[in-house]
Amino acid sequence: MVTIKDIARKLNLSYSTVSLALNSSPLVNKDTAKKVREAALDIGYQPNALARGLVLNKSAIIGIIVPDVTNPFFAAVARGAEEATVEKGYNLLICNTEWKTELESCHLRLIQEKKVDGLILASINNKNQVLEEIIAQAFPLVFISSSYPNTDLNFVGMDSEHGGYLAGKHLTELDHKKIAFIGGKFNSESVESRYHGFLKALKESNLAYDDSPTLMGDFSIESGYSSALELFEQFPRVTAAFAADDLIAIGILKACREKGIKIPQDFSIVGYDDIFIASLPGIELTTVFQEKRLMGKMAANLLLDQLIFKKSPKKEKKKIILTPRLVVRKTTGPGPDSR
Amino acid sequence: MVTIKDIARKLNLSYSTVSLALNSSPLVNKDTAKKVREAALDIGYQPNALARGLVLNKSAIIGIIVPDVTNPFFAAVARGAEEATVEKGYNLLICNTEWKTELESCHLRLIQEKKVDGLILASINNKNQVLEEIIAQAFPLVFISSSYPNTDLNFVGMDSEHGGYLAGKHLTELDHKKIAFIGGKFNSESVESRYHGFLKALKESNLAYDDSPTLMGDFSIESGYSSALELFEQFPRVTAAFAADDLIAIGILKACREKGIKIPQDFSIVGYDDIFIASLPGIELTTVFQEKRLMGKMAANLLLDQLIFKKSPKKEKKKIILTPRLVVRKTTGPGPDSR
DNA sequence: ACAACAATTTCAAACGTTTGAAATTACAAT
DNA sequence: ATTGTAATTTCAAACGTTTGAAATTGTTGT
Repeated sequence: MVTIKDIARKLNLSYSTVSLALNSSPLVNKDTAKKVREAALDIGYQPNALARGLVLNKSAIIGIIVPDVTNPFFAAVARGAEEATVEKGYNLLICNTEWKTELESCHLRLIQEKKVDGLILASINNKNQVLEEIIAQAFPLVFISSSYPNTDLNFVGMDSEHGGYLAGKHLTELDHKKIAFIGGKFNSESVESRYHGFLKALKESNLAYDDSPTLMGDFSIESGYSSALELFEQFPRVTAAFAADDLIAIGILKACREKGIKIPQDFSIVGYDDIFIASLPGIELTTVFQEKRLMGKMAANLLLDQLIFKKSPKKEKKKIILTPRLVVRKTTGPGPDSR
Repeated sequence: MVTIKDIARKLNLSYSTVSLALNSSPLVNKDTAKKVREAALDIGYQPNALARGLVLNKSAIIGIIVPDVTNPFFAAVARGAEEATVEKGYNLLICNTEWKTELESCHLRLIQEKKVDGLILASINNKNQVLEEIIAQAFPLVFISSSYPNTDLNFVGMDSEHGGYLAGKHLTELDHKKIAFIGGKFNSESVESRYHGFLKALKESNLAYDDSPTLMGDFSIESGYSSALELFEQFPRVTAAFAADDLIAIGILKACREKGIKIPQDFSIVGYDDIFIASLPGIELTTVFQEKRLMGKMAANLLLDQLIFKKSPKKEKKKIILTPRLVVRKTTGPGPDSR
């Protein structure tokens, strides 16, 4: 391995000078600096980030924890985050929790040992001992998409309650009277808010809670599919559903197709996230749009800003909340009474 | 930061002993070892991977370079890789190249400085100076999905030529006579092989090359869409298309829907990869199945095996090649002569 | 010729581990 | 008591950087 000392030896300089030169310190003579850079290139020098990290106590790596990159929503978020990190010379370490608190803890541990400089958490919100510890020690964190209960923390997300409201309103305006909510069972702030917004819209058109059955599964197509089957079985009079995310919505769509339920004539569906699949021909889901990639990017930038200017002890955490919007496509239509 | 020395101080031991104990060396007395572990837990010791990495010259991080995690194919590959890496206490650093050689080089540099222990490359195959260097210095690498030209390297992928052949055969067996190939413009071994396999099938049914126009774009829905429009314009007699990946196929699907071209009655499409979208209601793409997640997992395991048993200088590189299979869904039907 | 000062370079310690070699301790065999 | 040996612990160097303090060199004004 070729090190700073090799350059020093070759040029008959101390390695301090070489180090200084490579970091373009104003202290070192321009000519020497140039010579050093040339020599470095010449003998193929590559800085050792481990050594540098050890003394500077940072790794130039930031971590992101998501439930599953295979889910287009999180893929987009991660992509945005990576985009922002590389721009600043950082790298992105990615972890999948599979929605399991246990795996989340495990990753949190591992990743902290790796001395990542900060962490983006797009993850579940169960109580997590390890996470509590990390918060307690004021480790640089930003929560994304779903915030963490009652704490003053960095957060970038979208107004979930409003999103849920938009979905509910859309459905009630179409004159649906019995509307189901099909959610994920996880204790996630963002999903709960979506649900509350949704209920708010129902109340505004004087629909009682009993008119909207709630089924809980997870955030997958399969879960949406089986929830839908259960729904049709148990609540045949329901005419519309609001799904906690697009994958669930697609699962419902699948169930409808299979059961010969016509969409949107017989049944309306609105999803959440507007993953790219939602706009595909044959899917064309009505859904609530979220800025996935942008959220990832903003989260990373927020983190990096705090890391880079960490000298100023501005401890105030930031919350960035964007506004979602409804995208009406082809899975919603008028309710039974208005046709 | 609490270090090994703090434990040593507390227990009145040398820090060698502590280090040994924490690495469960058989040298140290069982009782002391236990005490050390307890103390470590007690004062919340966390090993510093940077320091360890510096002396051991490894980081317990492996890198993966993909064009775009947002593409479900690569998301699945990355997921598989991550699964395998965490199992062994490693972490996964992810980089997106956006299909650009320049970005690939940049990442390659950055990631090497980070001292990742190995690298999985699911990337483009243009000539890349930096990559050549890395190969030259025998850095632990495994290519995935698409191999690198004429070199003896680790590789895990699927038999692309056979995959292409399956697609072509399917279409010719359905009696299509004019079949287009819609590919990505990138010099990727795997795509070229798919094309060759496809041509082989055509030749077997005595179709000339001229009967199969070839359009090149990139591997996206948008590109598939515009290629399809161009195809319909320029080669109206074509009755089927083989797309280099599912996203392209979906783009073609979209163009057909828009143009009122009935599928599979008027036009047949076969995709490649079998990303999860391919099986969705309303899409139901006939496609060539690839083991995405498994490939990622195998690639990571191959790499890790070589890293962990690197003492034995077995320099022989491995090639793992799986066999793809055709999944017939609803986007292919009989050609015009047989209906 | 020398002081004063600036520009440039070097020294040496530090970051937190690991590990071969050396030292210490304990204990059994003589 | 002495030796030999095994078990356990400690020493000290090393990994490749960065950086405050000290040292050296060069320049200018007197």
